[in-house]
Amino acid sequence: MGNTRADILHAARAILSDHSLADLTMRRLATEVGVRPNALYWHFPNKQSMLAALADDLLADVDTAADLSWDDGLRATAVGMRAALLAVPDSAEVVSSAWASGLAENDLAGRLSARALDGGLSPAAARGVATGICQLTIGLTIEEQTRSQMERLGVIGPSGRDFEAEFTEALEVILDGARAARRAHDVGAP
Amino acid sequence: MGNTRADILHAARAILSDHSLADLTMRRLATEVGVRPNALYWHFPNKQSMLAALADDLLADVDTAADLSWDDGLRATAVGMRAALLAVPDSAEVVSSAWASGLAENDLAGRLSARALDGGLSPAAARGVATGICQLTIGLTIEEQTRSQMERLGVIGPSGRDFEAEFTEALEVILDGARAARRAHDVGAP
DNA sequence: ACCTGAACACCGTTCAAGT
DNA sequence: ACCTGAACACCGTTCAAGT
Repeated sequence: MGNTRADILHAARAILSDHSLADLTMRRLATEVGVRPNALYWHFPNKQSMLAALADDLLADVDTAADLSWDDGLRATAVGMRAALLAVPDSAEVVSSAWASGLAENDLAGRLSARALDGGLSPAAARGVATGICQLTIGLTIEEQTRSQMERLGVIGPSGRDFEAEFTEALEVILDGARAARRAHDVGAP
Repeated sequence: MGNTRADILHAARAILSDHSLADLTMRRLATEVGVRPNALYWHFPNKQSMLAALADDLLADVDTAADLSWDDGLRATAVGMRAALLAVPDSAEVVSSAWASGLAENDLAGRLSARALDGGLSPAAARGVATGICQLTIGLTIEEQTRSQMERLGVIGPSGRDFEAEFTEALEVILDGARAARRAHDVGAP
């Protein structure tokens, strides 16, 4: 009795950390919180909303590194986002569906886009970089976390893939593209 | 009696087309095929494998446009992949989890990477472009299809986002980056 | 080779009611 | 404001058995 949204989200994060997304059911979450399943529906209208709140929670501490140059700032944000996701198993999947549902509040893509705009990119290119970075980070981390979950369960062997390298390589291609777009947009400007 | 894998996959695709991924349950799929749920487990070891086979099916006709220049070929492949996904509701989500599970056979990322390598990029850059293109296409299409599914159900209003523009903008940034990486790699070569 | 019957151990969600 | 009891309408999967 007397649970808050934050208590529930904390328990949800613990289930991901100690088990997996498959184990993050409303029934199990309720048990963990010490309540009956239906009690959760006083705090959240449905599971999807709970997951969206969790997604915001998971990315709450990712900042856009305003102290760096625009391109280093973009890179640092991407790296920070990836680190935040890797810290909690299956969190990338949670963020992906939260963003897709439109229920998430933390608009990292928007903030990345604003940062790129500040750096001198055209609005179109700025949005393009932000989109590319977000989709890359989430998508690749989903793959990595799904694999390690399956390895942990012994259902599949190690993939031999170097996700860190794949991430860095793709990120640098996007940043190269961003710089090229800036040069094209900047002709004649200071 | 006498159903083949292809019959089942065809029925699965029809469920996506006419309803949604939420409706694509093994029980419903069985009903559609005219069989009891457990009969499906003669054809597939589990639901995940069935979805992986469906994912391969959905992307079977995407080719890497070998008649075009390397960068136009990459663009055409990405556009073709997106078109194939948009043709079937929720298919991007299916492909995403199939790729993450490692059960998919169609290695589009590998083929894109080979194409970029042929075009004169370094192995690292080639893999980076392929990764960026695949994650962008899948991730953004997941968002688009999830939204349109939610709009169809009336649970959410139109987002006002222009996914086509977001896709093109991000894709061009990646291709700009690929060309920049090629120039850097090509110094002194023909 | 391909399917059924029957069961196991679960889900998310709703609604009226309690305190 | 926050929770319980009881129920509804589902899931994926397994196993022995049928033809």
